[in-house]
Amino acid sequence: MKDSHRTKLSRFYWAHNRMPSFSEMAGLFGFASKNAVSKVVNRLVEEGIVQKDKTGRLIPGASLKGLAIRGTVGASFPSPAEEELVDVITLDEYLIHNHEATFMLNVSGDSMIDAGIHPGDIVLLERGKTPKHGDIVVAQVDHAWTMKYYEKKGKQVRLVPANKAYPMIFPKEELTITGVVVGVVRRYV
Amino acid sequence: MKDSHRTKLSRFYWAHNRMPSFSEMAGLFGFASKNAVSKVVNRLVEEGIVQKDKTGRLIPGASLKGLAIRGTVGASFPSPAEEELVDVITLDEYLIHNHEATFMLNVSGDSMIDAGIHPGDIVLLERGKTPKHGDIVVAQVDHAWTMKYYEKKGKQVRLVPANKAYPMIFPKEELTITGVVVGVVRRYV
DNA sequence: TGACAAGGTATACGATCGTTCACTATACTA
DNA sequence: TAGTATAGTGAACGATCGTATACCTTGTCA
Repeated sequence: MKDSHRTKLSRFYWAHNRMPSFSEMAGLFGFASKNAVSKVVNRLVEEGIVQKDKTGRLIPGASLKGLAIRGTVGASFPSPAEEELVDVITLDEYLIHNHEATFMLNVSGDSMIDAGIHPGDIVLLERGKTPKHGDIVVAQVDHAWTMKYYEKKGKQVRLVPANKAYPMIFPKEELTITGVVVGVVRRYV
Repeated sequence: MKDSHRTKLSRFYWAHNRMPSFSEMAGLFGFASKNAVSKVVNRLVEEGIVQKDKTGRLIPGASLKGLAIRGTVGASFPSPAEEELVDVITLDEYLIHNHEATFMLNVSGDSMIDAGIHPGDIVLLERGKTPKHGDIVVAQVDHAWTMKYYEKKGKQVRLVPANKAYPMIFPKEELTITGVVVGVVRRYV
């Protein structure tokens, strides 16, 4: 009941990719008057659930558009099974730094399996980023894409798989880096 | 130049979590008249970059709010290094099915490392989902959280780690399932 | 019992919304 | 060179926006 307004707002936001107008909220909440909505919204703003632009428009608060991190699991020391609210983040904010330069690739081989990148995963690549030693990159080798560790000692560059069954690559001439892997996501059906 | 309007819209959308009004777009695009904006928007709607609600409001098209999947990497057979556009998805849509019941936990141990879940990863949990045989779950054991495979043979339930260094768990009495792991995300700095 | 706060309705308000029409300037084409 | 799209300006339009005011219930508490 207390969460009801909040929940309805959340559902609307994710269904429509925008915040509802006051009239729409009246319908959502079951009010006949926009004034009732106005009072509810004021309370929600105070609670931080929604915010107002500098232009006065309604935008979702962090807890509406993000997901809560509620603790840590799997620590070798027994982590207290208490749900503290550590942070609220958006998957996009967390994984993507440069929207225009980022895209994704399906992963089908097991050449990076020792790095925890499995077949069926999706990797996020950022184009135009210069790789650092130890980064995972997708490079174009012999007209095909390969995902490897990018290692650089002095001027020597090599591409190292995270699976001993695959060979290293010492690029002879130019090396076309398609992108630097900035994230991995995996979905369990 | 051709992408300019699109890019500016994308930046605005991600910065403000809403679409700009026509007046704001006039400012964004450098127009003095809203009519110029109107013509541009009509074109963008035809191109599918933005859409209009049934209420006439502007919402981002798939390519604005989502990320493109541009192929497959790491196939054992050489996958052609051509960027086809396979799909456009949102990380939220891809990973989250039930917004209200989903939350995240940091991963700190290596007990699931053979399943490709590493320390530093973030797992997405869905609360209230009944686990199937083979699912990864977070359960409450001795006042601490553990992440394990959930295996069920007949009526026998056991929790199996994906790391031989850790023991199995055969819950004696009741087993408190905090949530079923529905996704994993990892960020490379 | 009376006072008062909380929560809702109804209505009116100026501001802004997106659309439209008439017009101008530029550039391309026959 | 004349003709015609293309792209933009400027002003006006009704509709909807979010806000504000006045009023009407309730339930609570002294």
